[in-house]
Amino acid sequence: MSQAPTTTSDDVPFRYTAALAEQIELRWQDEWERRGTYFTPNPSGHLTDGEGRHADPAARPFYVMDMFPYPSGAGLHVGHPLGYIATDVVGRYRRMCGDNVLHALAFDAFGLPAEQYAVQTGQHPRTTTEANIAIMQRQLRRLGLAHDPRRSFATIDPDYVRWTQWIFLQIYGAWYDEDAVRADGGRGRARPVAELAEEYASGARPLPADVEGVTPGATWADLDEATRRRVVDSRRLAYLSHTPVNWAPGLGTVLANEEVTADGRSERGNFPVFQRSLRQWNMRITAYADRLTDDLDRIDWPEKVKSMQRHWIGRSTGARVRFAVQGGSEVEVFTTRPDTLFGATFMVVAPEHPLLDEVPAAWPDGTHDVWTGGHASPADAVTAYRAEAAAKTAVERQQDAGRKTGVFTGHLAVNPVNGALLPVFTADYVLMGYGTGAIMAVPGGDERDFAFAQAFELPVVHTVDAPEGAPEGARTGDGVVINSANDEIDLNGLTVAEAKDRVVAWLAERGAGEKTVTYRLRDWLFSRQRYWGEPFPIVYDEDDNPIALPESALPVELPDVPDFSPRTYDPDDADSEPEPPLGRNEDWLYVELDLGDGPRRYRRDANTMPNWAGSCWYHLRYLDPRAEDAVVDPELEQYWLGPGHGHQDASSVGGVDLYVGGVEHAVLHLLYARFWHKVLHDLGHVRSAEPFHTLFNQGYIQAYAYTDERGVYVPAAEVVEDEASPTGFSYAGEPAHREYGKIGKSLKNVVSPDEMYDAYGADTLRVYEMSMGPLDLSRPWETRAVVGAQRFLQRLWRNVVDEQTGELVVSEEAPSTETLRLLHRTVADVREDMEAMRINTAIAKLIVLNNHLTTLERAPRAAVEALVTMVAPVAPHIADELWHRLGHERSVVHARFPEADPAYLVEDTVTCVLQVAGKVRGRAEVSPSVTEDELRALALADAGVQRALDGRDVRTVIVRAPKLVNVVPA
RNA sequence: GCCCCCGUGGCGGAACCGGCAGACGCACUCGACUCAAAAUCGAGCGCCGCGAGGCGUGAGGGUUCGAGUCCCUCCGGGGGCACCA
Repeated sequence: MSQAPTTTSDDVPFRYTAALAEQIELRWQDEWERRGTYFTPNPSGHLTDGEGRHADPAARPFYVMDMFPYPSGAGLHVGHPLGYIATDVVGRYRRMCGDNVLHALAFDAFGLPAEQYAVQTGQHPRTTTEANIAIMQRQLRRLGLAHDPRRSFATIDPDYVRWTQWIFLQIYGAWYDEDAVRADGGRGRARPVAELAEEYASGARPLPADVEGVTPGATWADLDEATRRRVVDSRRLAYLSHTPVNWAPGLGTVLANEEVTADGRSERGNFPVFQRSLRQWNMRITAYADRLTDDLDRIDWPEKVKSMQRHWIGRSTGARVRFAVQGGSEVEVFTTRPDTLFGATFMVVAPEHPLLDEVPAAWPDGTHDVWTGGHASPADAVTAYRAEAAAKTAVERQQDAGRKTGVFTGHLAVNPVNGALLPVFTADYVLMGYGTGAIMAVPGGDERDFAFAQAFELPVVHTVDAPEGAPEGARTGDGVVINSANDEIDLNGLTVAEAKDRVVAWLAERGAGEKTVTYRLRDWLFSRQRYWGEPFPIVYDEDDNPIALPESALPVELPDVPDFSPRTYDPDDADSEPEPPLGRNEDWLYVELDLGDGPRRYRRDANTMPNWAGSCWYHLRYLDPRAEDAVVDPELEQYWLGPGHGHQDASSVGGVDLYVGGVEHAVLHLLYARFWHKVLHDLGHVRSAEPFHTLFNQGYIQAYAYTDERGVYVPAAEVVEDEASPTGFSYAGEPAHREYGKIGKSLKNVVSPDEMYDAYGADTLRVYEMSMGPLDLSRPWETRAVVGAQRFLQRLWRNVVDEQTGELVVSEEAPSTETLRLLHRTVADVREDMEAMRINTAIAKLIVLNNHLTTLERAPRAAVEALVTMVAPVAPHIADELWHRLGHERSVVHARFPEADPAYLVEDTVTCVLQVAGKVRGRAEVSPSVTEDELRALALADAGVQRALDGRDVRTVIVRAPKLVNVVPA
């Protein structure tokens, strides 16, 4: 292994230069591959370690995972590997602490960019995607990541797609039983739909009333085949429905709510999005709203991500209240403030609300002119307003937020608490998609209602007391209830919370309302009109009924089509229709199958699944990417993910021990994956209740970019600091303006890892990226600072190897007490830092130790070996090389991380700080066991203390032995 | 508008429980080595001051023997949500 380097610095053949680093790194990468060094053994099955053994029962499993990459054609920049290096360091550290570490990297390879790239180049997306994966794998291999190569896969692999489709069928084949008791004692879980049909058939469960063809009092036996099917289909967790969906004509596809930005545009491509009613696949994620919220308390995630998920799910506790409408109908509202019911002075329904399908023929008495919008009849006014609202794009709605428009509908509703007649308006500030699409408006208690009341000259009644001189507007805070009493109920004098309970109880008694919970979360729109995604394992019969394909028909593979791109339209053409590319291959689209009742012709579903599908369950696939018998082997799942596995305590929900990735997936991937995992949990496929137990959001590496006078980006690498330039920087002699932000080709500030490998080597890049700052912080890339990391490794190298001869220079003598003290202090501190993922400060302490060894004539072997093992997680190549040169046969990967000897952690003297009035005036070397009295005397006798006291009396002396004394003058 | 996070040398950052502010690295300055340069090694490096010393963690106030750390107000930066009843 230790042949002479071929490339050397002029006169120092064994100096740790970029050339030598490269040689060492490539050699060890090959060696690791040859030996299967990073093969992670499972407790059973075909995956063993590099020496053919199953997992050591004494080793605790530790599962570390990265958010897997999307293999784009652009290649990596130095910002990309940050998280991968961090997980690698943690994984290597845990391995050296004796854990069985699972760490691998797959590829998230379906999706729009690959499809668009394929369209541009005229190549099949599979061809371009696989080529990109190969490039990325090469770039990542050069980093020396300790991944088990046997566990890599891509979401586009047919045997992965097969299981993605299988999971879809599980979800399709399940319904949510709100009453079923779970293992954890809670209520509600998914069950197979076959059991639902049995319960309907036996009469154990009443038939739903909201399905077409189910008449009141009907039994299962009364229903025809088509109705039975509709009943069951209406309860599935994956279901087809005609619902308003987000249609982006410019993209040619529909999108999930999570993929639409707040201003009503597509997250990808920034195209306008329109609401269209289309028949699409949906996933009943709303059934899990409560559990998705509650279980956030049981996982170790950044509070920021938890709060984003909580907010996205938007659980809100309040009441439903029913108002009779004159003319016989009824309108139900949702409110979080039932205590303000006496302050309701009008009502508002969304423009899409069914109450508006019929309106009174003429304006009732008492109609204000401003309410009618100048229309002659309610029908005219409502029709006009509905049309106006429907034509509004989401962007316009967004811009109009705050400005209140609306029109009176002619309807009058009766306030159940006081019989007051309330005019019913329609206005687009009330959304059909939330609550019941109707509100009771309380301008005295709600700012939006107040603004509407101002615009439409409606009365304001306050129901919460306010101090003298309080403004006229809505009182949204807590307070004492006023103006709220009728013959049967008196809320006056109560707090808001008390009044809520009281009025809800009263409403419930009279059947006019009840306490309820509502959510902001909507079901997940799950079909896309794209080519490059998983096809649905669904066919349709001649009546257009969906039929699940049997497992034996999986995977349903993508057909070749003449053109991969979805049909796109003018981005503003709201009336266009989605047209999926898969529909272009009729040979594939129509298929003859025998699904139990003889060969018949079926039509396949031409949609594909969204990009998120593959990332919902890849954490299960790493356990055994070749598993064929089950989505995941239960034994492996319990071992790597199960509740109470490895480092987790027995009451844990289970899940990946450390999941690292950017915060941008806070409500997309991370919510969807939790949902799928919970369905699989309910159906008995996994014991863990959550996929990711601990989540860590790494920051981003950013960079400076520079523009010239015209605002055009200039190559950042060629910009120099220049005092003569008014901006402080110049490019080609001209002033350059500096900005700070993303790394990107268009910004001309990309630094690729390959450049760093060439100039410094992978270990230096790793040390630099890990030492730049705390992992969760974004920080600027600075190429000129990388040399600091290289100097550290060079000094480490020189402490072991003679630069001229290549011979070992370590001393075989025992280290001095001073060295041992520093060594053990360093070991203790580095362990603590590593456990807390403070890799930056761990490196700082390793540098201190290394610098100390540098000052010695010869570094003692015992200290050097400990240092090399501690450096190994961060700089694995140089560590293995030095370890080998120090005479070890097995890789340092298998060495144990050093443990601190407590005997060397106690100092025999401590520096005690002597303060006067909190300011340091002196220091004293004292024994750690010094008494308070001794310290007090010592401090008062100190010259610096006396000088600072300047003759003043001493009021008191605070002693914190042995570190600090504070003398407080009078 | 609401919610959350963050403001420390020229720069990235450290200070974990309220107890020596500025670990470690970059840049910079000086010195050694060298014909010279690079590399390397050594010393210095918050600000003001010749000095003793004074002042310093966005600003102001508070709590405390003692505050970068806790509390209040404000300023600045970043992020999330945004007519969600």
